Amino acid sequence: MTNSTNRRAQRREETREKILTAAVRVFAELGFEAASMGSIANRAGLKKALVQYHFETKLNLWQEAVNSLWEELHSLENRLPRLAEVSTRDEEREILRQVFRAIIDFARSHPDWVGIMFREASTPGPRLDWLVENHLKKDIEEGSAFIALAQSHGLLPQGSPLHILNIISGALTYPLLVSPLTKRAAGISMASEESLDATVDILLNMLKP
Amino acid sequence: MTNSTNRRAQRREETREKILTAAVRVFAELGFEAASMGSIANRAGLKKALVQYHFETKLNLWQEAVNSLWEELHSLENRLPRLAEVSTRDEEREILRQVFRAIIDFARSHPDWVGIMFREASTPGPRLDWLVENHLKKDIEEGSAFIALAQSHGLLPQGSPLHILNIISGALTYPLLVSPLTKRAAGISMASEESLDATVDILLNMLKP
DNA sequence: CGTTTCACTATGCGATCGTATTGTCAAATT
DNA sequence: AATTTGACAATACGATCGCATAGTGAAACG
Repeated sequence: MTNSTNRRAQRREETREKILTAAVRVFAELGFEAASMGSIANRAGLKKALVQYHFETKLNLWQEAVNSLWEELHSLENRLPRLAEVSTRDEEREILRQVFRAIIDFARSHPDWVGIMFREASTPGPRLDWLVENHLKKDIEEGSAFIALAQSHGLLPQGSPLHILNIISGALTYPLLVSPLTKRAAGISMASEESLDATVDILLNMLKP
Repeated sequence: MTNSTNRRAQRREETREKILTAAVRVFAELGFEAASMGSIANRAGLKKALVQYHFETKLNLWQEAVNSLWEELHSLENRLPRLAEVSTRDEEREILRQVFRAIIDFARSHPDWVGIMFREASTPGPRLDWLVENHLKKDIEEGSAFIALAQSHGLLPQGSPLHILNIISGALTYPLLVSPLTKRAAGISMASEESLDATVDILLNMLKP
């Protein structure tokens, strides 16, 4: 592979990434059906035909965009504090706080992930099937395992880990999801540092000590 | 007004309601942009032009559909157990359980409301502005007031009622929102009676006694 | 009974959708 | 230097979008 071979390949990769970045944003904001190839091309500052050249169909573009998004984020669990390495109850509670912070920080710094995730998760169909098979199944399994571990440490009550995962995800993610509403109705920005702190604090205070 | 005058008015009202019912469903499932006048007409078993005849524009149809939905549901608070009339701590905790059940039952039996609500609440724009001004502002105020009341009874921790409202709404609503995902990934139906019970139980068990 | 009203249909407009085809021109290969 | 490759653009296809206009026919009215 000469230097010149790379020149074209590099340019190709650059535009592909431009398109994928724009696609992730638009899909997250509008959902699959409402997002259009043209709007994605405009967002990337490119021509519609070029998008179709690099990613043949809209569905394929969506899949590749989702793949690149998951690849970029890798996995939330990797950043989770290690629950197994603590012992005393006080330390465990501090770990729980850090876990909540990690989840909520993740949701705030990756609104595209939240957008695509919850839009597809709430509508049955082939895209959800694909998403589950290729990404979410593993994520859910890891999340459930983490919950089970926290349960074994007495940090969370008994019950299906999947249910608890949903409850905690909802308690921490939903406020960010509807933050445009909160902003409009009460003038409060849920993505602000104070609001994030407040949300974690409140949730911790609600839990048994 | 004779009997015959009513015949036409009644038929008019019948088709209008058919259209509104279909519109609520389609808007909730697909969101505003992805929903089309044609698909709504098809869902109602009518012609597209007839939809346009009764509700001139798509935006107007959406607004009237939302109005009819809110009108049908009236208000969640009306069905909430009266928190102010209890005294002992045990009774209060039972009230809290009933409140949670009321919220989660509401979300389950009105998926259209949840769908429209969370789709619009997560995207800034003129429709969210309209929704806030005409319905959600009042709903949020009533919900916050209820949280504040629960706080004064020592049932919920201190902190912004709005934050707590979001946390509780998320914890109870999110599991139903992503139930298609849970169904696909784990084969569990979150809308089942057992799952609802489990969700409420877990959330209550997580709270301080 | 003749006339008016009105719920509803047929048809078509321009715009945009996803997709396909063909052309262009610089870079890479031989 | 001649030739092939490939990133990208121009253009067009049929379908569907929201919306507008001109009817049609039965119910309501005088």
